[in-house]
Amino acid sequence: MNEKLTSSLEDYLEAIYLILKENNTVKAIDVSRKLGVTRASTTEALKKLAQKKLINYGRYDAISITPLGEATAKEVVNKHKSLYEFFRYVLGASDEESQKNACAIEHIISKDVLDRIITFTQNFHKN
Amino acid sequence: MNEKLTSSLEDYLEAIYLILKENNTVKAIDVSRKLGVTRASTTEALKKLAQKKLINYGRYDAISITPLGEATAKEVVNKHKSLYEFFRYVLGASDEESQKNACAIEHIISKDVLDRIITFTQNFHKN
DNA sequence: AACATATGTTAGACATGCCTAACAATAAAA
DNA sequence: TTTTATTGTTAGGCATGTCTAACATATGTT
Repeated sequence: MNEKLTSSLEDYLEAIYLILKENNTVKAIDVSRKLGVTRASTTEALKKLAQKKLINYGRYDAISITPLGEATAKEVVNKHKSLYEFFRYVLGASDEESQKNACAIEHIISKDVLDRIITFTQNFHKN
Repeated sequence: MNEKLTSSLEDYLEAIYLILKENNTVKAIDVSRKLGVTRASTTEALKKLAQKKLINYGRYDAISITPLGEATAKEVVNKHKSLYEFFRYVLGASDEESQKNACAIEHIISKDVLDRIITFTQNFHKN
C-alpha cells in the first residue's frame, strides 16, 4: 500500500501543492508548465497520484490534494527548503545552483543525513 | 557522442574500476555481485559501456577499461569519496548512512556544489 | 577427454516515464 | 449560441533498466 513515491511522482505532487498554495486551485496544465512536461504526461501522473490517495481527481475533474497528499508534499517541500538553505547560505552557492541541486537531491537523501544537515545549518547560523 | 552517462552506467563503470583496482581483473559476474543485479543486466550494461568507448569488451571476452573510462570512473569515485567524508566526518553520520547517501548523490550533484563541499570539508578539518 | 559447474548471452517480459498525434471536453469569444 | 481556443485524454511509440528462463561458452574436475 504505502509504497514510496518515485522521484517523478514526488515532483508532480510537490508542484500541485505549491501551485495550490499560490492559486487556491490547480489545473493539469499548470502542473505541466511548472514541470516542463506535456499534458499527456501530467494526466498519467495524476492518475497514479489519485490511485495512491494523494490527490482527489477524476476524468476532466478538478484536482485537490488529500490530507495524506498534503503531508507528503510538505515533507518534500521541507527537504527542498532545507537543502536549498544549506547550499545557498552555508556553502554559498548561487540561487540557481542551490535550487537545481535541491530539486535533485530532495528525492534521494535519507532522513538521517538530512536531519544532520538541518542541525548543521542551524548551528552555522548561530556562529 | 560524448553524452553524459546515466546513473546506472556510472555505477557499472565505477564497479568495474574498483574491482580492477583490487583484483587486476574483472569478470561480469563480479560486477553483477557488487551491484546486486543479474548477469543479464550486466551484459547489457557492458555493451553500452563498450559502445561509448569506456571499456574494451566483446562477446565472452575479458573486460578492460580504456583511458577515457578510467578517467570517468575516477571522477565518480572522487565524488563518492568527497561526499562520504563530508557525511561521515563533518556531519557525523554512520559509515552505512554515509555510503548509502554518497552512492545516490554522487550521480546527480553538480560540480559547483561538490567543489564547495570539498572546500568546506577541508576547512572543517583545519579547525 | 568427458562431464559438471560456473559464467555469459539472448530473447522476451515488465515497469517507469517521457513523447507525439488524434480526439474529447470545457471554456471563452463572437 | 455557435464557433474557436484551450485544456484534458487516449493510444501508441520510444528509451532505460530490470528481470527470468533458456541456451551458449568457458572452466574445472575426475
